[in-house]
Amino acid sequence: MDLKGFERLGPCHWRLAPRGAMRVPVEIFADEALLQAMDDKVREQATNVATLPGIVRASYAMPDAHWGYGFPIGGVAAFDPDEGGVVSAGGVGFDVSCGVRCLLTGLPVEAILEVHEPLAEALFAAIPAGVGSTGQIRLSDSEMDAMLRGGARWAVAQGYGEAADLERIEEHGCMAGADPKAVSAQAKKRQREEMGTLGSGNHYLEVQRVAEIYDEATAAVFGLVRDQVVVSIHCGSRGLGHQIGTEYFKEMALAAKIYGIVLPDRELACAPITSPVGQRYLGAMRAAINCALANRQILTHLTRKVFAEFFTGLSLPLLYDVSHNTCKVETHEVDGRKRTLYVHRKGATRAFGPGHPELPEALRAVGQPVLIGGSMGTASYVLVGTRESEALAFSSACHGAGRAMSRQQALKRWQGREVVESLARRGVIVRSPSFRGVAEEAPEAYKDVSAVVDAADRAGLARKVAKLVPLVCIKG
DNA sequence: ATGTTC
Repeated sequence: MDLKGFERLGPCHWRLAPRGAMRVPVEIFADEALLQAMDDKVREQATNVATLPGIVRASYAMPDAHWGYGFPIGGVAAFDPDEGGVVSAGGVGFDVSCGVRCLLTGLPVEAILEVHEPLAEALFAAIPAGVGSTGQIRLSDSEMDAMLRGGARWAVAQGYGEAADLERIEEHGCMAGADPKAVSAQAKKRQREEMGTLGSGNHYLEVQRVAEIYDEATAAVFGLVRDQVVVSIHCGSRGLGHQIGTEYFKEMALAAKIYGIVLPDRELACAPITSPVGQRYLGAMRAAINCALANRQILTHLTRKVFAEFFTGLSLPLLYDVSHNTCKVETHEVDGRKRTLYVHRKGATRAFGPGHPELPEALRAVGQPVLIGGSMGTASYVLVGTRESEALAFSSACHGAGRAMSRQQALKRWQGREVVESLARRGVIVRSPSFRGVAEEAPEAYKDVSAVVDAADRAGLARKVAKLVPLVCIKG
């Protein structure tokens, strides 16, 4: 993008002063190279977001920001309900509560390499993956509503995982304020057979080696040890979240007109937080958050069962579970005053700093684990939230690598089979039901995740703790 | 991301 008009606030912090209809500035966190490489659309979309009613402080973009539906992916925007603030389905994203969780195995990498191929096959057999994949679970209407209200807490009560997992999940595994009545019959129908499934696109389950530690003290608190193995699961709310996003987007496009909200782009469709449709959306979105938390919890259970076949008695405790497509009610200090804000993070990870009361006791002193998924076959990172991140971007950080190339372009460039073979030569076993999906997700179709993470670290959004590299990748 | 174009 063109750097003209930006004021540089720091090595990885840029500001566009408000002009025209903008109510607040745009702030982008990136080094100069990332900003230059960033799509012009990010500037345009972040500028559009800055015009929305009730937006507070700034329209933010993270170092991995790219063109999204209305709002940029990698965008953070907070709205004040008392100042006409809005909520937007496109500002959350269609894969509601897409996120990452990380399980600790405590195993040395050698133990995995002894069973590398059979472990990959067993995980591939146990984890339903791909477009429209279905699981073993069938929910009745009342079970569906209980799941939408209870999230991972519901899943644990059904026998998927352990009660100890819950404190290692945002919202302690259960998002309050979920309203199953605000979720359409169609959305529930789409989800009926999709609990405990990975989905497709950039979703994956990876067995990873801790390849590098940047912060020994924090890594020790997190339980991350160099050359030990972890399992990361990246997925979301599947068909249900997508259906909710689609339906409420349409409703919000009408609501914006009714409430006289001027939209520079129709895709910014939104409604006042205090409006009936805004409230119903929040209830449905929170139900979708619970769906994603339950989904990742069930996948965790399936993963543990597979590992137990190879390593008797192994428990795989949960390090943490983060969501990066949400709107959450949070208290933040703005101009010296505590305010209750509706923080949209779309392709952005919540990153609470040390001492935050929401964090589990065992982690509170060091800060929240911020799990950053890389693209298939490349590195992932664990970061930790900082104190300064609250003043920078309402305690938010990046979420992953971000696409550098469209799916269409990637399909022209690579054959899925070749991508699998090339990764196998680098020691990564990839198993996927779709070679097409693998081609679309070729590592080179993504930005360099390490540059993104370094920029987040230098900007102070979160601090690097450890680097993870894959040994096995189950791809949707 | 997505019953990959209701």
